[in-house]
Amino acid sequence: MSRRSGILEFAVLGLLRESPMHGYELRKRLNTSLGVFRAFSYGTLYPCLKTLVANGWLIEEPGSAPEDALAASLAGRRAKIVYRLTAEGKEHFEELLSHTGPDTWEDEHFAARFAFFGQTEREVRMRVLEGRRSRLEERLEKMRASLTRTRERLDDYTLELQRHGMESVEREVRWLNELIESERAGRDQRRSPEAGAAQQDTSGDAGGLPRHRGTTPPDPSEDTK
Amino acid sequence: MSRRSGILEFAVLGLLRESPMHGYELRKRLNTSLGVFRAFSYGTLYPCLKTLVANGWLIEEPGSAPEDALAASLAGRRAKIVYRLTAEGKEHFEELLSHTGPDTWEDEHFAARFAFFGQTEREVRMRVLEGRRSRLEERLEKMRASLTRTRERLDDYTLELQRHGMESVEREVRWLNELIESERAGRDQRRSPEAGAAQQDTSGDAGGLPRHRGTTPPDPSEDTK
DNA sequence: AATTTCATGTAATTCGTTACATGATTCC
DNA sequence: GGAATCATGTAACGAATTACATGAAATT
Repeated sequence: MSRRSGILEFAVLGLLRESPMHGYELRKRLNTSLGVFRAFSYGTLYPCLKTLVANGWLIEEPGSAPEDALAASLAGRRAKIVYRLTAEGKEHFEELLSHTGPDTWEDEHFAARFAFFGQTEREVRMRVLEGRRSRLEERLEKMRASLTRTRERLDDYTLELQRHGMESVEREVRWLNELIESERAGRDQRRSPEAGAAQQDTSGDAGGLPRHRGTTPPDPSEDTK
Repeated sequence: MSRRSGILEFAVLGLLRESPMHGYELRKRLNTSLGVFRAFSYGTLYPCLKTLVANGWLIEEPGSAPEDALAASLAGRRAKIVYRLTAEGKEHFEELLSHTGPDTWEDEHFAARFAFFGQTEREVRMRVLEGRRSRLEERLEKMRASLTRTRERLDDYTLELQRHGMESVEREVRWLNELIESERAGRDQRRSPEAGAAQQDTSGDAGGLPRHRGTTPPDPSEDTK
């Protein structure tokens, strides 16, 4: 019963675990956190929220977000509905977090999982990263095979498309390698020089993400438009 | 009427334009030519073929592919159905090829378009490549904006996901730049040394694709499994 | 005052998959 | 003679979108 999309359900629970939110904001966060990979519309989100409530994983609260203190106190106007994770919901999410299946390695599932690595145990993180990597390696083999098999009949553009596709996958594999290495390093070097004092516990080098040069120059841009 | 998926219809027509084929083979080619990006199942393909036939763009022929000469000559056994593009179908495809809309720049549409660049006029190719590029640049701006806006509240993993996503997009932009440059170069240097004699007219350097080191080592692999 | 953005929802529709059903051909 | 692969389909279902409908709040 209630075998919903998985991905959306998972992401909603994950976001709400961090803090209660109403649908509209949820959607925005959804489309930036999972970024690039997935965008959901209201027509998908709101019905999903309903069923999550029906499952007892969320409760609806009348708008009580910080800025709404005033608005909420006023009479019977349609307040924002703020969704909050219940204890059962939290438990359920915990379960989802630790479980891995064959879907986990697919593009969108993986992105969703990764987005919540901050709340995932290292053991599971490793499983997910390695699973994803071998999934991609399978894919690469298939591509290589099909390239050598059908090489002659393909025109230059198709070939170029294929080549670029393969390079993308190879690039992701390298990325995963870095991440896996970092995770391993994080496990081995217990106590890092100044861990423990920082306020964000996944920051610093304790969590062990590789350092990258910022892709974003200061760029004080106006608005998204 | 009959506003089918677009992408599948387009790809089917494009593949059949090169040579007649039956459904099973069509699907395989579909899933390698468009590669990485899209995979269709029979449940999608066969009904689509039906409607294309109904539209008069394809005709069904009893199996007459090279290897089937014998099989086809035998009595009333269920032959493979080979699909062949009609004149109307060809015309329709031609139209699709030269038309560009807002969808054209999206991931899957673009991949499909690119896969048939060999049959596309250079002018249109340029339009598609440049359209895609500016689509991606829009995307980059949004990402940058959202990064600078919400920087503080995101944990390291989410940030890393975003960073990797952005790099992927930036990489594709560079790829497009190369391609666009090649196209332009191809336009200027009219008559290349030995154009005209080769059997594949999009091969050689006339089309002007950038040279890349082979990503595929010889690797004589068994089968795709 | 008007426009934009915030905010919530529903109904119809599109796109595509999974699972099923069937059978021929080829490989071992 | 049994397994794998080739080959064609259908019906039931699933996931998500679009378009619509509604209205409050903030901005200009």
